[in-house]
Amino acid sequence: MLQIYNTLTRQKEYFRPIHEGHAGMYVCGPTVYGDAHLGHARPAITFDLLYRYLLHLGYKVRYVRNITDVGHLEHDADEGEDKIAKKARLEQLEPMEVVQYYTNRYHRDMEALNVLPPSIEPHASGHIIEQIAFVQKILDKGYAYVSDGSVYMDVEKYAKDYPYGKLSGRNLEDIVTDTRELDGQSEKKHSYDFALWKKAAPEHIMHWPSPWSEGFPGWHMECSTMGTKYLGEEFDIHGGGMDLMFPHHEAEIAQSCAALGHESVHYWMHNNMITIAGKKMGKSYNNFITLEQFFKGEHELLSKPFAPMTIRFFILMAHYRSTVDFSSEALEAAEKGYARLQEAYNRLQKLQAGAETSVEVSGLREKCAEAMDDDLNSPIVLQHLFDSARAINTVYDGKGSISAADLDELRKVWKDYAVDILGLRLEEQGAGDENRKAFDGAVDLLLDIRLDAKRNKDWGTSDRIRNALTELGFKIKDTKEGYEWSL
RNA sequence: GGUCGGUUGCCCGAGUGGUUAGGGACCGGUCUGCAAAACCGGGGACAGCGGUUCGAAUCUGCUACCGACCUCCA
Repeated sequence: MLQIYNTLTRQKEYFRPIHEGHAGMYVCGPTVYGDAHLGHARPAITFDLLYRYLLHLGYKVRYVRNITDVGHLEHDADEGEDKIAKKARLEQLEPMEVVQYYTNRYHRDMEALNVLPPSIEPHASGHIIEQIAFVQKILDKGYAYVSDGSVYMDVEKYAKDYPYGKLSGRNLEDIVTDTRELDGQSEKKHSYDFALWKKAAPEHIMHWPSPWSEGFPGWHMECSTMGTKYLGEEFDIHGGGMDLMFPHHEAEIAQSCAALGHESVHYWMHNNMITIAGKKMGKSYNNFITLEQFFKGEHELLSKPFAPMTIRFFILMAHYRSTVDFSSEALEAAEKGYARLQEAYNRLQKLQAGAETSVEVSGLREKCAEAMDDDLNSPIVLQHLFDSARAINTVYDGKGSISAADLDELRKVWKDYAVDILGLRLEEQGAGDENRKAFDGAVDLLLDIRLDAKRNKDWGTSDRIRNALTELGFKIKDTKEGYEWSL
């Protein structure tokens, strides 16, 4: 039975859905004012893994991942400028043009990483009316106040009735003493009050009418609003990066409790950060590498381009709650490991069944299930797949055998866990369109000629063909029967 | 400063009381015209100092170092 680590309780809990057979999950998506980097790949892949596993377990899943296209402010909640608007002005584009541009590119990168699209991908800008209604509810309940056209959460009042800070393990006193004094907070009662609605400054391009002012929603509003709109006032899982725990998710809890009188989320899940030389990779650290740069190898820290599946595999090699430290060396190791898995998968499809099974293949499905049930332990699943790869290679080498029933099961387990759950694109090699068939045939022909040359001990011709193909990027392997090749 | 987390072999990275993690690199062997791949075997690790225990990488205390959040952030 699936256990997931709930940040709320700081322990692993059995997943018990609110509605039998259904699972609702909400994940904080990207702010679309820049290209996706490795850090965006982490939550996308982590929660893709969860989504895929829930589907595998037979749940009907509604997966909501938002697009943040309004409301995140440049510097602080009071003086900042809407990020999207700023970028738009700089580039002389319509705000929605910027949003569309980066959304398209985000989708392209996610598709490359084999991240399944969510069931619903709501835009904050498309839910202004709902957000205004949500703010109004909080006002009606008396947990917010209007000040100069903006609406703020009355955190002090809220904290008297609800435990504020429970998710991130803070209490109000800590927050009081630790919150930096910022300029221009005069319109807030307390520094820790956060904006639910902000009056737009004249230079703002993106703003909407509301009962309080022409403005835009506070940056935590969209998740509370859209999460409950599409998943219900209570739903199962909310995910996101650890850096969002405070204040973003804490504020979400406060907003939901204030408006609805109860919490919305049963399981809070947080993926850890990606580091680069031990430091967090992030937009504001100027040390981030975009996914496109990875795919093209265009960054000084990268020794070469890395395929999307290498990135995915690299991220799955570590547990989602651990930090994972990036280096070109680590990625190269991942690349080789992935190739080994790919090779084993290809061979698995070609294996011939024997009378009995002499290699250790039993219990693979159970072991993989056990690992996934244990808070999505993808590294352990990979460990089992590698163990299985050894068995496959043994049989492939003719040093062992496998029965028809075991072979069939093995193929199914690999399909289920490696392809469907881990989301590795192992089976899309050389799928047969006409061009590809002709191409394969041509390469086979060359290697047949080489084989003849070898039989005639014409090493010159033999090596010439192998070297030339290797030069072009082919990998040639001699086997007892003849040869194998791959690109 | 407050809160939380981490420190595992050459590198990445699992593991929570006793049993081989796994991957990459490296070394040796088998195979091979050579090579590659594959297979077999190998060495090496649990930050430091105490404590609990028959037994600790795993529990506990202290120390050192690193990081995250507290401010936009995945």
